[in-house]
Amino acid sequence: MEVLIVEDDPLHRSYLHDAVRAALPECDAVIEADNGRSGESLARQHRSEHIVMDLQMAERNGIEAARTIWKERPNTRILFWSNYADEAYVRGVSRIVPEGAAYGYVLKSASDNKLKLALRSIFMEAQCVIDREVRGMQQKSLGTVNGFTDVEYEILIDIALGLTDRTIARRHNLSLRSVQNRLQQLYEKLNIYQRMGDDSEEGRYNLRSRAVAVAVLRKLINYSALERAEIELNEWLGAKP
Amino acid sequence: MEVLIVEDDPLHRSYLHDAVRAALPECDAVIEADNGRSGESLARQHRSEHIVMDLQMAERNGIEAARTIWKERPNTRILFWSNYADEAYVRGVSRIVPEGAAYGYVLKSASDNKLKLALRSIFMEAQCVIDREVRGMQQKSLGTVNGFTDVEYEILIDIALGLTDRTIARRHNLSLRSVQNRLQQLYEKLNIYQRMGDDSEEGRYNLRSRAVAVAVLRKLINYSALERAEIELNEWLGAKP
DNA sequence: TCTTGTCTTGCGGGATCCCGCATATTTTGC
DNA sequence: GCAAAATATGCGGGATCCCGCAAGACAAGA
Repeated sequence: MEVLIVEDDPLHRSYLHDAVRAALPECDAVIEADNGRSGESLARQHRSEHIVMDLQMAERNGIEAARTIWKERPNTRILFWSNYADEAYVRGVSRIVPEGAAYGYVLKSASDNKLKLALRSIFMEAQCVIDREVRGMQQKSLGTVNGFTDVEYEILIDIALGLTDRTIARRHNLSLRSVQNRLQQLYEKLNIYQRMGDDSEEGRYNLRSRAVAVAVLRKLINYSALERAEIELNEWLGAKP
Repeated sequence: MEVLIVEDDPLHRSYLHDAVRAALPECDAVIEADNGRSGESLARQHRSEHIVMDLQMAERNGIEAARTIWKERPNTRILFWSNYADEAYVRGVSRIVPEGAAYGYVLKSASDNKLKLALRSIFMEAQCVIDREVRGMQQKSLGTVNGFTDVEYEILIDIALGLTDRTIARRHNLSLRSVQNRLQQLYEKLNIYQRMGDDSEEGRYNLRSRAVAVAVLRKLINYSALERAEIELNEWLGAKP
């Protein structure tokens, strides 16, 4: 059995290495990559079936790397090991995990033991392991209570990219008015309609920009989500005509 | 001599500890804090004069912590040790460093040697040490060529927060038209005016939102910058009437 | 002093955005 | 299969945004 580690911080990488060695005596070889790109090519080269991957890396982030790896070999088992449980990351991961694949999401702040347990569960038992806090995130985001529909999230991304209503409409094959409906819906959920100082009459925000701002502050959007969205936008722009 | 380490990642914290011990034999005591808030109180309590500080921490980020520490004792020497050289961070730091204070900015990807050299230079010689890449960032941002004026950066933050033109005008005591002038200026510098697909007629972005998007993608804005800006906005809102 | 350049302000107009109201169309639940 | 609920669409209008044009304010420099 062979494990591939993709992590750009040397300290964390060697820590992971030790943890893998300790948790998986049946593991013969540990390979390391220090960014997403080399992670992809090492995975392809070794036909890796067990990967531990950091999410935020400078060169090429973990979600992108995981996506191409899973596209080639959907049975690969990947444990994501990340600093944060931003909704943007959680959504990004759960959007790309293939049907029935075993994967995990563990925070770096978790204890040694938790990490080792997760390693065994995923790689040996093919069982999904999602950190408590991340799980909470998922439920909150996918649950209907305070969460956001895929549709709402989609349009949030679109305005975050700076698209006009008309462009969004064409991108999703909708009418202009429908786009604006969804926007209203989004503003409502993000609670944008509050006045700034509740004092005088004047005090509204620019709804569109404000929505993006609070989405960022609530970590519904982060840099890597925007980066991916921008790439997808460009693909669509290229394929349209 | 006593050194205070403020860093929320245990691995990095112990690495820093070792580095300080090795680089500064004249250091009797090393204190550690694992987030900005406790960092502040420890600094106050010990009247720390030598601090190594991470920038992105979950509880309370390094810039905020440094600001309050410097407000109380402007002669404190602080070495910022960060993963990234985002322009948002660099600007954030250089906005709060007091006149004549010795400080440093070293990337976590730097070599052991660089870190130790920086520690000695700042703490022993009271000399500023800025990482090459960060320095490059500074020049690019402060230089007139491709860089952004404080005025332009200011209005960028304002629209990123979701303010309306009118509110921005009142916040900076400007006329509506002047605000819009500055916006045009900003759009120009961010190169927003390109069409999306250069094919057909239709293809403009929503300039305002797009500006924020490319600013994020270019790392002129990041989460922590927006967070600080939001706090300042609320202070202004509270103090206005 | 006069010029030149930068910054500010006002006016006006076209484009876009936000949204209430009314009407299809689709989905959901029973 | 049908009613209820959500979703999509069209129309119209008020508010905001984007910006060209032009006139004043102010500082730097020849």
